[in-house]
Amino acid sequence: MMNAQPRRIAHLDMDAFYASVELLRYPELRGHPVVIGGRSDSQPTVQQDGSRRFARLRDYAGRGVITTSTYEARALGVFSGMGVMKAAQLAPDAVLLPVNFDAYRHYSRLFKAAVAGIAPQIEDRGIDEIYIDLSALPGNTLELAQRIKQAVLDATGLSCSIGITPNKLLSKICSDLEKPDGITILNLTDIPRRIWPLPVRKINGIGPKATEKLATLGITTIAGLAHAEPALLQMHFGRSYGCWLHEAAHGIDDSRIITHSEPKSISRETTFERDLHARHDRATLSGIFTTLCTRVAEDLQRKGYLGRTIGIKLRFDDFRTVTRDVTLPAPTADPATIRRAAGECLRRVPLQQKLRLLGVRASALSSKDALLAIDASPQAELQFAMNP
DNA sequence: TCTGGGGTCCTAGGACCC
DNA sequence: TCTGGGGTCCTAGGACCC
Repeated sequence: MMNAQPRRIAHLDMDAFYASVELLRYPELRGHPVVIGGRSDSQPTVQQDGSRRFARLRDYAGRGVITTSTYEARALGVFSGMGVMKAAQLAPDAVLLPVNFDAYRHYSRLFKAAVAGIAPQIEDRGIDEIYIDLSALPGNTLELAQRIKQAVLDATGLSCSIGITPNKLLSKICSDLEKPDGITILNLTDIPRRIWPLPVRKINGIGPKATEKLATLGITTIAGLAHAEPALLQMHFGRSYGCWLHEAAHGIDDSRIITHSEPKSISRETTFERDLHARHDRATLSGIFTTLCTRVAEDLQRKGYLGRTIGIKLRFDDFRTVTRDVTLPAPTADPATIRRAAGECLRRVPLQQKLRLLGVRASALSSKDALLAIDASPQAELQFAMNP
């Protein structure tokens, strides 16, 4: 291929998405530290004078983590993933709101539709972020970014941050550089100045484990990673991941925008309010287990899929996690069949220790439509004709 | 007072087939 | 004396992401 034009790939990330959606509903909280998370029982209540009374972090007791926090709460050291009880020590007066996924899904659809009106080549990356391929669009890159941000704001009242570079890897890093409400545009020659000083953790795909291992090798910045011997990386991280680390540090990423994808698995899981014992809490556990199986079945039916592999996930009180799965002769979305298969999996796990989490999953999915198409195919008719 | 819930992808070993 | 070898499916665990 003769030196093609560099692509123009955008990564758009909504700013503190869940928290910002809540602020649309409760504008009086604007400017205050607010965190989203915990159990669903911390709903605001309306007082006699019509004003709302909000739960404070200090009032919370029990399990749960922070899902999102406003920038005011982040300034106090409260970040997503943190236990609510720990967050309460740092910011006891912060307002606590339970998650409201229906609202977030609504605004997610709105912002994605607004972007699609300008640039239809979109890759979904979850509820609050997308990649956009702008390569085929005319116009100046900065103006395009400004138009997209304005369209998102008009459609939702929410701000976002955008990074635009020749590939997904760099754009993902860049959308985070000038948050909130930022635009960052760079090309490959900017990598040493803008990307290399950053910590390795900023690269999508380098998580806590790899960061720690790199630190033991004396590598903390992307520059350090870029200058590391590829052979050294491959020795410590394996051939494939070692090679990828080297390329990532040099800003190399040829991956395309994926505009359509099918789900691979559908699951439900729950962490108990207190740890449960297989024998002592048998009835409680059994009820939860059946509910999870029913939910998975409902999800499958609603989305039009059948699963052929059914699996369970258990987390013990010491956080050790085990999974078991079984592949059935035929795909299913039937709650009783799923419950039977999941029960079979459960019998293969020793249950001396207390449990904190139970999960049920369906994988090896096939879409009902595809299956019907096969059933209606001439081969199937022929088979049927021969073996009625 | 530890650590949610929904996913994806990768690795690795064993079974089984040709 | 050495001891096939590639391909696919199934299962379990782990890293990572939003």
